[in-house]
Amino acid sequence: MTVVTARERLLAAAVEAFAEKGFAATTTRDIASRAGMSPAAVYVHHDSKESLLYTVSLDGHRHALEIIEGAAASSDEPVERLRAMVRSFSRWHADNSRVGRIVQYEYHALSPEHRAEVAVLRRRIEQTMRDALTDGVERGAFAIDDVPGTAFAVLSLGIDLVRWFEPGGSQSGERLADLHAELAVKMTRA
Amino acid sequence: MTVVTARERLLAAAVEAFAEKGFAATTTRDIASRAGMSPAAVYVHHDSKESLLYTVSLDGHRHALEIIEGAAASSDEPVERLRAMVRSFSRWHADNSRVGRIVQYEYHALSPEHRAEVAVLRRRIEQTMRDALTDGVERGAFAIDDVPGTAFAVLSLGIDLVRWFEPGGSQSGERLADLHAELAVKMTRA
DNA sequence: GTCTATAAATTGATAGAC
DNA sequence: GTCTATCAATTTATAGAC
Repeated sequence: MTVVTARERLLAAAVEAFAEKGFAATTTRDIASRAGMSPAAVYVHHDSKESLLYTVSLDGHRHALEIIEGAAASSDEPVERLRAMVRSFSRWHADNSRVGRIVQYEYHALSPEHRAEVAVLRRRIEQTMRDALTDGVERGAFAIDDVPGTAFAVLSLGIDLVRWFEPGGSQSGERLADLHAELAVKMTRA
Repeated sequence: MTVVTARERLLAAAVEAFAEKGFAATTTRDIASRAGMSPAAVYVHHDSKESLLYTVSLDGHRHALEIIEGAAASSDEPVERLRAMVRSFSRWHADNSRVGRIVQYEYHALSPEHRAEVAVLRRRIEQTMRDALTDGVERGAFAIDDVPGTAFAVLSLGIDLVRWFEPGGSQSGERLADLHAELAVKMTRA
């Protein structure tokens, strides 16, 4: 049996509220009531509203990085590797679109220190994609003029989906991720 | 000579503030001070903070739609037409990245009535892209399995750029738009 | 159409009892 | 670790003089 602690309920409530209304428009009262506790109880677990955001954002960034690095290591063949990277990155954003929205859109709401910490993970995600593209070009599998620009473009497919994707909606995250993977291959193929 | 009215200064200040901090985190005092007027003077021109957002957002949506419809009408040849549509759509987002950020990220902050009004323009943008792709498929110029998904994907390139693009930064909006246009052609080519 | 002053409500966070 | 009660600051918006 799974024990859901108050701390976990609080984080889940924060994800729900931040994803729905955005960080600035969310009140600590709103989060507390979604978690079924009083406004004051929030501060037993977190020093501030920003600390809640930081926890959600850092965890989300770590997962996204883990997903894309895992896919990068899954194959040594450039086309297959790119397919896996884009598919899993887009799939993660579809399956976790609320956390994804917080990761992508509430980055600026982090404190300068927390933003700097998270920025390291973001750069690693981008670098992982650039490395995969560069390797594919060197091995003749890809024809790419602008590697950094193309890396941003293929990541954009997954990132931008959190803007409109509804979990449990008519669109399947799996099919969307497969589409993005094929589009990325077409964008880069020699 | 160009006469800059207080009303225009106010709108420019709102664009600056909303793009920088987001709608919810922007105070009417901040907008007023950027426009060089007192907090009370804002309400001479707009009933509410949301009314300022609505004005900026509606105008931005109208421009984006105008841009993509203009490009759609610029050529009858599917590949050339798609190239023009993606190039001008991405270029508009790069050249107007602050308004673009408000258009794309503050949609949820509009009142239900204003959101419904703007939604019509958003659907027309998406439909314009789907129509261009469908026509290209029918005429044998494109090979596309999922037209709606691919339409979203090519539009995503321009939309997601507002998340990180800095006007006056090292990246040229023109080159970025050219890249996106070429990537879109590769994504769809038969 | 601009100002100063302020109302009315809401906010993030804390105090102190249990 | 949770609550009730509340502080102190800030917010959107308005009143009324000029």
